Amino acid sequence: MKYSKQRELILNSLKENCSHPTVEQLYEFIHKDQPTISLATIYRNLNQLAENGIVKKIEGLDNTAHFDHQTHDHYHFICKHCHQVFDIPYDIAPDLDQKVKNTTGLNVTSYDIAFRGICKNCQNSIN
Amino acid sequence: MKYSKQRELILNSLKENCSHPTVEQLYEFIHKDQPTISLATIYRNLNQLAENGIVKKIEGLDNTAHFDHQTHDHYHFICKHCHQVFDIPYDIAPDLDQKVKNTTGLNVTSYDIAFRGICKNCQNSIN
DNA sequence: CGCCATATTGATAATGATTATTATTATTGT
DNA sequence: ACAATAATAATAATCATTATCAATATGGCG
Repeated sequence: MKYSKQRELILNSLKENCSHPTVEQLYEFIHKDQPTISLATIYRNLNQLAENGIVKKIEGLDNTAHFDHQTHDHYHFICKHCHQVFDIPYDIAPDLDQKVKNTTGLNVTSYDIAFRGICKNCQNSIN
Repeated sequence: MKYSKQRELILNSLKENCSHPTVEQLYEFIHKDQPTISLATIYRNLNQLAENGIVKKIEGLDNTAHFDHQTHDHYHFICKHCHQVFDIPYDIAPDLDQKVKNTTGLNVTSYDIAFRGICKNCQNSIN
């Protein structure tokens, strides 16, 4: 993996945006400072960073991929109203890969939990 | 919801295909007997059936939706090699919505777990 | 039964997210 | 500084899904 200032910028921007942004959101954010950056570059680099375990790609929350600069095990909650993503601690359901192995014999290499609901802010503002 | 023979056919076909088919797979299957059926009809009806709780829509396994004629709580494992989907019993991680509520205060209305790995058949055949 | 309101269909255009293509530019090792 | 290779910007292409709409089917009611 050769250095590029675009990749560095993308990674730093993701670290600043702790809100699990989508590619489009990250593009909007970066585009303000770097108007020449291409959307394809964001896609390419985020996928590359995810493949190398430097960031985490979160799929299955809604119909678009979100990215997370935190790589430690944890789960996610997405608000069906504002689409904001919240972290859910790993220890509410630890070692599920091992439990699946024990009960079914299947070897789990990765897994994700997508929790859905209405977040506290939206719950208040909807009333 | 008004009756239609297409919807009945789609639901019956899903019940016969216990393999968590995608829309495309179900279309191929039905198209053999009913060559005039439209792909849009399959999409429309599966979504409608899912909204009414008659079938279950599984998202987040890969980049396409799968459908399940079983509506009771359970999780899924998708093989990264053959893309077949397997059921994982609910009791390996029960009441996660309640646990999330207790630890974070968030109200979970639905959640899914996507387990990924290589299934036993593929594990053998790859060697 | 026949009529009407309305739901559904089939065909296809449109959309949205993502990936592929390609000529050009940047990075790295020697 | 040069050559090999990776990365970029711009954009076309792809894939899954949804929207549109004229034609057809369903179900209730007189």
